Amino acid sequence: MSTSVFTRFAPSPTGHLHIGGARTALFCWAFAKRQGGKFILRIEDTDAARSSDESARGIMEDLAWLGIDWDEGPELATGGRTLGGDPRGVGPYFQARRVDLYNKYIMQLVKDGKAYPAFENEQELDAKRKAATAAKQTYRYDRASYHAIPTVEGRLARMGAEPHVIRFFAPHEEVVVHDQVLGEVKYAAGEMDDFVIRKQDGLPTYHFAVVVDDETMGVTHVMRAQEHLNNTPRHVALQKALGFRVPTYAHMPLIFNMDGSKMSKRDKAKAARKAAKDAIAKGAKADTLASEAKLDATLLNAFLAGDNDSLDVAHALGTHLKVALPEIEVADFRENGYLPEAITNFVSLLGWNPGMKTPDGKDLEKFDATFLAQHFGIERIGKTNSKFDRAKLLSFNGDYLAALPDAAFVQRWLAWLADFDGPLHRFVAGLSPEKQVLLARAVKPRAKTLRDAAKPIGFLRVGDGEVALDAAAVAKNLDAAIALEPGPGTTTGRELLRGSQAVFAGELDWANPAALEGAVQAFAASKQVKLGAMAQALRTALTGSGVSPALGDSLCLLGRESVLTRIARALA
RNA sequence: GGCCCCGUCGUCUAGCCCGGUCUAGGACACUACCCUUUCACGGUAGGGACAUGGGUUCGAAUCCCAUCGGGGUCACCA
Repeated sequence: MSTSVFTRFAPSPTGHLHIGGARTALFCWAFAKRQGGKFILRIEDTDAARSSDESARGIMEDLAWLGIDWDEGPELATGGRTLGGDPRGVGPYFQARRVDLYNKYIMQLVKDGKAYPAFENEQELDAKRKAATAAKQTYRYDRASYHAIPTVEGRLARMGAEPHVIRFFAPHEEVVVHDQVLGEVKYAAGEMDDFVIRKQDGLPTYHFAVVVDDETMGVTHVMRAQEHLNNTPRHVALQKALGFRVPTYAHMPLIFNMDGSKMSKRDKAKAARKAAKDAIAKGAKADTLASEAKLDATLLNAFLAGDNDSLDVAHALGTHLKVALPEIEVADFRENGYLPEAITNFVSLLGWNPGMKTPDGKDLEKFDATFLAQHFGIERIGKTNSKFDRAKLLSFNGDYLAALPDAAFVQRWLAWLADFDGPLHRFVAGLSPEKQVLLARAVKPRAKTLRDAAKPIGFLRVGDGEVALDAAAVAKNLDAAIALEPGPGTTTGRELLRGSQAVFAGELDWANPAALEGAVQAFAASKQVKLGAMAQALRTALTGSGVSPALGDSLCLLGRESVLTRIARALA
């Protein structure tokens, strides 16, 4: 087992961690673990305008939440331990703090004549690009600045005097990328143009920073999404020019929405915009919408017009209009009550597969991160793009939820509620441990997410006087005739309910669901009706709807007072 | 448009490298039935795919070519 494997995940801190990025990070992590190597986190913040420290921190927290721990990188204290660090002294891990290093190599290239300053401004280049497009030709930088100053000395001199960018002098030769997933990918000589390696603001471009960092940090395996495939020849050419090693590359397939579009943060804005427009079409006023959602009216109007895709506006609208925005970022999934183990498991299956069978001969699909870390290999990464099927994720999440022991479920539910549903958290936290377990039993098989968990127990949270009796349920379960068995004769749910009041008012063990149910059963038998009829009448009275968790659990959770009050009210 | 990648059920995929064991397997979703005091859970069953056309071969999902289709990328973003 080699200890020389180093992988890295290198997000740019311009927002939360994207679900696709989570998969990339997970695979890099798993590969390093499997190989006995190290996983590095590096923050690519060379876009000064769009990067932020809050985003970097958010991404780190998202990774930590998913259980993707980095061995090296920015430090983050979480859950009593510290992730990251710089044991080899190859940091810092924020690119913006490595500018001197980049400049050293850039100067080397310039002095070697392998890179040169260029002085065109963006407008000039834009015009040339447009002209090329109009002429149906592929635009390539024409090396005007290179030819204008033939000597290194001349270039150095002018660099000191004028704003400029640095371009790499692309060698005229074929570049072959040996990709571990895709095989040999060849790029003909002349395909590459003289791309920019240092921007006018003095910061390196992505291409340059990546190459320098991967070399200086000793990265051996670069695993990233296929959208970077066409960047790879540039990186290889740069490595060659700088005398660097070429890491092993593996480009993984992309993940899309079910409709084939890119999974983008904009999807959230789109969904929110549509919901708002629908509401307005139905008569809502934009101004009142703005004030109700606590949004600035002009900001909202700009958003509705499509002038911006503000996530803040989108979230505010989503919350206010009660529409679910599509989950795109890890934080969205977390907020909607997904379990990290369900997410990592599901996402592992997008473009990878263990290729193993379960004991009963089915394909192995359910596994944890430890399993991944023991079995992940590049050989089994697929080549085809996939679509993100939330229905399957939901199913996985439901399975993971159901598999949690009651106590563990309660614990994790409480933790989630503390972050995302204060009122329900107070309610659940205020219950006895016994009742919390009952709640877990009621909720686990019925919820696909922690957010869903509120639904089956909604009836517990309405006041006894506020239970909304569903007309259809009342007709069916309280008013319709119920045949006695043995017959002849009929009764109604309403009559049964009336009779049951004495039972509930009497001596019962209200802490014991089975005893409660037994009492109901005995009562039903005494009245010559099936338990089912009795149960439905009770459900209607207790919940208003004829749908509830197991009868004994529901009665126990509600307690004597509430049961009696609700029955009396249904009878009134 | 140039360049690059890809193409097995609706979706994720196994199988493909090393052709026969594939009347193509699993999972999610869907449908039906069973279980059942409701809703769920669970169980059983069912429909559902090798993009198309040519080769090669006794034999092709598996190898080759073409076509068609999908995607990525062409920034002083990463």
